Amino acid sequence: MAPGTVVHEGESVRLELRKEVLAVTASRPVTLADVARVAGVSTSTTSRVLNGGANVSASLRLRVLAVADALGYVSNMAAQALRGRRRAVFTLVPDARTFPIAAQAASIEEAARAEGVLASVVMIGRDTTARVSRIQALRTLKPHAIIVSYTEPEVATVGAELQRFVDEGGHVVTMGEPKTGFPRVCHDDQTTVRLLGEHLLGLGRRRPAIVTDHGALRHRQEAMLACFADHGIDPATVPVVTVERDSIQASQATRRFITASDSCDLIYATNDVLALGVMDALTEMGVRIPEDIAVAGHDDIPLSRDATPGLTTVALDFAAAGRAALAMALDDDPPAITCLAGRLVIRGSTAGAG
Amino acid sequence: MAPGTVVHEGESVRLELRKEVLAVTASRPVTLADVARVAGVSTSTTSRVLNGGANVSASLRLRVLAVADALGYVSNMAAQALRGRRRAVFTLVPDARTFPIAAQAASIEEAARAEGVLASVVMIGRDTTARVSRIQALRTLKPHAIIVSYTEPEVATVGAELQRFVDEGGHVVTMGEPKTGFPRVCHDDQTTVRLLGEHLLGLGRRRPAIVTDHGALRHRQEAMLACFADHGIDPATVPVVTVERDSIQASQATRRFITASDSCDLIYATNDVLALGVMDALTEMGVRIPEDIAVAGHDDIPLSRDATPGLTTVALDFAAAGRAALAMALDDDPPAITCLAGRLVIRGSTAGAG
DNA sequence: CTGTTAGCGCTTTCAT
DNA sequence: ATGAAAGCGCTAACAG
Repeated sequence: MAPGTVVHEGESVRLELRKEVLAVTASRPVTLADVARVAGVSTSTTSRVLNGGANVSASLRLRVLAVADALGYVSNMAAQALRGRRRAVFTLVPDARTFPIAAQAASIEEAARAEGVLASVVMIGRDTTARVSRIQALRTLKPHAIIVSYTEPEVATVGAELQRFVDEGGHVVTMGEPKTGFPRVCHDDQTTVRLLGEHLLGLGRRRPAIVTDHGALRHRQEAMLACFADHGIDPATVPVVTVERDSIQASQATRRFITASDSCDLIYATNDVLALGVMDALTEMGVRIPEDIAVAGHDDIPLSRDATPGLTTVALDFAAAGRAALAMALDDDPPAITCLAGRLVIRGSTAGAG
Repeated sequence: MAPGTVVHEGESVRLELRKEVLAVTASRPVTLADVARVAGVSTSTTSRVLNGGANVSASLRLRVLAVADALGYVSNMAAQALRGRRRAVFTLVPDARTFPIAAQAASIEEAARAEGVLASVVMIGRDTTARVSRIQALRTLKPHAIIVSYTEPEVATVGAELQRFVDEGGHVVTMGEPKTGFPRVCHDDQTTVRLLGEHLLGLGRRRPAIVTDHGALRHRQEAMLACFADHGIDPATVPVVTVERDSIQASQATRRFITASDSCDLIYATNDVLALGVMDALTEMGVRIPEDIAVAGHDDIPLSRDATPGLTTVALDFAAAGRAALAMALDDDPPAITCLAGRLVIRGSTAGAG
């Protein structure tokens, strides 16, 4: 009996199919051609059915789907990529060990799973050359989209590579502050920094200092200085300590800074990791928080809640950011920018300090 | 002038090449065939050169490499995968938001970069069905290896899928405790738990309790109970509180447990996340740590050092684990198991409690 | 609505 | 040592 000729006889079809199944699955992986053969149709019909099923009769559709299912067919992503089909979404991160990035990546993955697309996280380090070659390699896998989490402004080289990807038909979404020319997800730091600034100045403190790092945090520092200015504090008089994205460094820098000049009663660190480093140093130096110096951070990472005292900060919804990024990556005509609100969280590091 | 006929004339070759370069790179990505054409050799020779270069004359090798470089050739991973070549390494994680997993994944990626292989992290959730289909999809990309970080013992279904991957020529390495039948990286929890147990009992405490979760932490609990037994404490009398991998739950469970029975002066939580939840609850209840109850955890995540008091724990070298996993993934004949030592870290949550 | 056919870019026998 | 040629598994014209 030719395979696929008997299709409408219930049990016997089932049995016949089982024989075919055994014959096929014995050795190599099941291919689309196998499905086609067993279903008694052409590979094009099979392909059509498996990709949305436009222009296929219902009966064939059903038969093909049944066979594919029975054979345990899994489409070959390499072949599809080679043929130009775009499925996967790659998320590029500098380093997944930080909470905000990990939270965003996890959220992207969850959203992707819900949409049935394969999401994968690729760490690309902080070195531009390495990044470019990573992106070049990934391009050849023809992903549907590349989400760049936390670009720093090396958009010169990396951006060109991403643009080439877009020119080929790929989608790019960037996350974070710097404008990249690609659809972007960011948090409304302007508003929240100001909110935080007003809370801090509302404590009655008038001698603020800022701890920040070189990178993508600059805008928070500037927003805070602007807020200070609005409240009569000359930004030029505000000490700004710049460190290298690391709580230990923040700690050491704070120690040096406080020792050199005790002229501050308030420290804003542009992210929580830095703020915790600051608190660490102050505590060790016997400076009371918030009585002597109030401290605030930004991001609301889990440690901030558990710190002693709790760290006042701006809570960002990283999960929402991840979902937004995936949605934009899947959208053929996404908004240029999705800006998410933040939320002021007041804890012991500033509370009751008035 | 036929392309590639002039090879040893320095400047003129360079110019000629540049012309070709412009012609080629104008539009679509550069293919191996482009390189072959410009270099004036066959695609097979080009392929040979680009893959180790066996059986190719030195002069051709040089020429091909120069052309590939000049054209900015990037090999197409999809095509290579389709052809059966294995390059990438996928790391499967349940959830990259936990420190141990993130640290391992980052370390795998760093090691991979050093080896020139593309490493990518794929979150596969905790649902077996989803995991299986993820693995099936990834198999079609013909990765060189799949590293499974923190398998829970659902090796039944997932293991079969991984085995199929191995049968096709792939490599599998698992990380974590449960024996999987694949080469495995783990930490020597047996030894360190005993070390920790002796430290704890050395404080003079005799009424221990254990907080743990359902999953892959069972062996730590058992090792600790065995240690207790060796020191004259009947394991059957040791309360074991089981929670759901979450510090909040650990916190609530602890509150209930302590309220219901104040018959413990020592708590071992089988990981730090749980231990921090325990400490949180105790602190809120006004129980002094370590005076009333000493607390210890396992893993040494960053929060543990910064907690108040610092958490006594077993420090695991997750970066080393990641490196070991990658080395085993790349090794054609890897050891069945790589077991890493841990280190006892005594902090305020037990120190000076005697 | 369905089938035939021509590759996508690469590796790898098999000749030479 | 080199090249010609046959596909890997799939999709998308193009015919019917």
